[in-house]
Amino acid sequence: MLDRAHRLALPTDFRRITRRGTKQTSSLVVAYAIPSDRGLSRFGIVTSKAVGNAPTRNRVRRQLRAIAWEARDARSADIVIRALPAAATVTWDVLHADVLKTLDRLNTSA
RNA sequence: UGGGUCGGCAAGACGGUCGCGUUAGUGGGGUUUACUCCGCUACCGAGGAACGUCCGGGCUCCACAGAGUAGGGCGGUGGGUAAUUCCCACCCGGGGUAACCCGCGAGAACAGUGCAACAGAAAGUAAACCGCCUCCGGUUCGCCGGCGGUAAGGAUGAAACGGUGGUGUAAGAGACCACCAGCAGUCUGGGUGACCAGAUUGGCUAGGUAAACCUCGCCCGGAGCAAGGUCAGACAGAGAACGUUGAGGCUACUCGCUGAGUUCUCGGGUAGACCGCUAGAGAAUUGCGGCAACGUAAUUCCGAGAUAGAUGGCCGUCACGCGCAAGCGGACAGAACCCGGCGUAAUAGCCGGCCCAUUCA
Repeated sequence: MLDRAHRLALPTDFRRITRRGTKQTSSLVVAYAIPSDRGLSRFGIVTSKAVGNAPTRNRVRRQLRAIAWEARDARSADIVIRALPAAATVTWDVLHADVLKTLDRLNTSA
């Protein structure tokens, strides 16, 4: 789970990052990032209705937040993770490995 | 024991580890207050449907929400409730051996208009396809044609203008008679009432459909927590039209009320914080009233309130179900102002009442 310092809250931030940030896609998620000078990462999670019904979306969002918490200090950037429908169908281990790998690719390309 | 029917309960438990939100306490930072940020500790932190948003209310603003029309909703009777289209009891009709279940239950479709596929002669002020019968004409003596009468018989249909038996007749018909069914009126008795039971009179018979228009009775003002309010902050205004002889608003329209701005074009800006925000038509137990829904009194209890949106992620153990076993599985689904209903979704179980059948005593 993420504390307030590691969270994105403003709609304007989400718009800014998804439009202008660098983008990496896997079969499960899409990640956007813009470097920042805060010395830590701020995360925002997007789970649309395409992912599933409310309990399913909640579960996916909580899993993604747990993964983001592990990666919270790996880099200095504002990151938005958007879940794709396939993310609701895989196990924790698969999702965990896939998201960390996608974030790493983001890091190297940025 | 088997089958059925009605109702209730519950929505796995425990632990480890890493986290989040509200509140309270505490420490520190932003020079002080206010406010805010970061630590630490403690408590609490999704549902029976939180869902759909289909009804009914509370609450807020519009005039402490007023009149009429339009429009919409409801429809056995009595009761319950803040209120309802909900709930309870009863009545009527239908189904079931029974427990029990079902009915969108107003108008005897006696105000009017309409509708009824297919079949059938005909789907309603009746009507003659076959059949039956009198009379007239013709005849090859088999019958044929015509004017009429006839709803007893045939045939169609979900439904064809009562049923059975008789009198009657050319053949027939409630044309007439008896009994039965049904309808209408009156009276008596019971019930708060829907209605029920009985008696009597009448004319002999009236089809279905109002989840078709319609008629009758009752109910409904509008918009919704993005309601509504407070604070902070930003920018930049210009032009045109209408207006106290009434702009605009309140409602779809008329009245009525209010009383100074409104609309359009071009250009620019904000979409932040706080209140509303959870103790309420509240829950449990017991007593009393009531067949019940429910009411009432006493005692006890109450602890989500988020806002890119907390209430969790990962791992393990034990129960549970399935499988010989390794093992696999645990539904439907997540608060967003709050209640009362309805409807829908779903599954591994547990408990109880009643009915029928069977066995034993």
